[in-house]
Amino acid sequence: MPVGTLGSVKGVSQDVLEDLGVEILLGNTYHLFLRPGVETVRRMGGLHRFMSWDRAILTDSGGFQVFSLNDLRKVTEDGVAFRSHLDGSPHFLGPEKAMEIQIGLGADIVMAFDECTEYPADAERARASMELTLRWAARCKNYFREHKCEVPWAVDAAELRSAGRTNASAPTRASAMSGSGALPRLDGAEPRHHTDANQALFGIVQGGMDAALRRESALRTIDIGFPGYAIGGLSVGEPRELTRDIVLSTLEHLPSDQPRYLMGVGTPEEIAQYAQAGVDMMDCVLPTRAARHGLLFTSEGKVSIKQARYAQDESPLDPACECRVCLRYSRAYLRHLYASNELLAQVLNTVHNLHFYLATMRAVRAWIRASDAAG
RNA sequence: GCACAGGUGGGUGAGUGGUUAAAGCCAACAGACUGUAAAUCUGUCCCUCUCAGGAGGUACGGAGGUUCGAAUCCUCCCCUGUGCA
Repeated sequence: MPVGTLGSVKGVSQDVLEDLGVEILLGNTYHLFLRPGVETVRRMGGLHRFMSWDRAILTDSGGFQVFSLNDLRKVTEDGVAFRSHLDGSPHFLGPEKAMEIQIGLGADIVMAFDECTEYPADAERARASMELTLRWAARCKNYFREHKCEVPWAVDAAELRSAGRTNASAPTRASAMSGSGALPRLDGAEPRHHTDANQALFGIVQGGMDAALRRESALRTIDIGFPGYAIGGLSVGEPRELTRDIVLSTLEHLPSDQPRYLMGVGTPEEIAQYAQAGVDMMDCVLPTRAARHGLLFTSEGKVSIKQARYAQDESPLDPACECRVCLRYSRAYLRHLYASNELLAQVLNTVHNLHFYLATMRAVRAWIRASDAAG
């Protein structure tokens, strides 16, 4: 899942994402809550319609932001009081509030509000954090059960149109439920993707870097019961081998017939490895951020396109890649765009990295299918 | 020709007697980036050695000079900009 924190995958437009074959995007509760605010998104017909994306969206709960905005927050039993990184204004996010926001955004998959345990954390701290996440998970589930949307993009499109977009009243669920379930697009085009699945809430496993705690967290989260489970609290500064150990051991305790989502990971090598190990979903800012910083992932390894050695390199970025960037442009041109600070550098680099990640996942799926077929 | 202003490391530009191999910014070069406060951040950036802590050399238009000590003060010269002839 490419990460589109603010309702946009930095550097690429929705039609490019569609062409790349992206099936699901990640959005972020914390950021969208601060700007433009849930009410605006609701009035614009939900996040799908607002950003004109008719494929799936998963919203992260804000738990990670609360963790990374460390010095601006205060955690209590009920949630987190924090200050906006934008203007310093005080806000509160807790299990119920995080659910309310995500339901309002209308994502297909919403994440429980968790506490992302920092690294390193001692045994006592890791347990306390895990227990808090478990209590919050139960509260999230209770609130969600009573308030979730039956159809993620619950919009009365006709009502929005007749009222004029800017004056549209709050959307209702009725017409979307009675219709195809798909979101009518502003441009009148047929939606490329359709689902009538209900909005789903996933639980998140924590437990720090302790295998026993992870196991306990997994079992107790399963006891609460969710349609999918995430492994959170990783990629927070720990050594990569430790990440792998925790992922592999935690995975064993999660039901293999439900989606298993590893949050915030990883490099192409890592996502391939984890997918083979049974992880179904992953998200990571690495492909998009690294692209904007001139780091490109290729079949021959990492390429730092800003390096002087590529100044007159006529060859494509990755000879084995079939993305439109590799088919059309030379390394020399990509380096020039980057060095010249051209916006196009970020666009092209992002397109390539996303393509590479998606191609990696397709290859892994093919491999898994083949090995399943082989028994 | 006269009168002002000014010449600093690849560029720009601080510095007007010692703590200055010379701030900051840019360029250049390298590195980092993993549920996005990230078009961000870090390092190197005169030359030569190095036991990696340092050692030596050269340097603020040029040449002299004053001084224990000069990018900084003085003299002459060269060059640039602006104004007046």
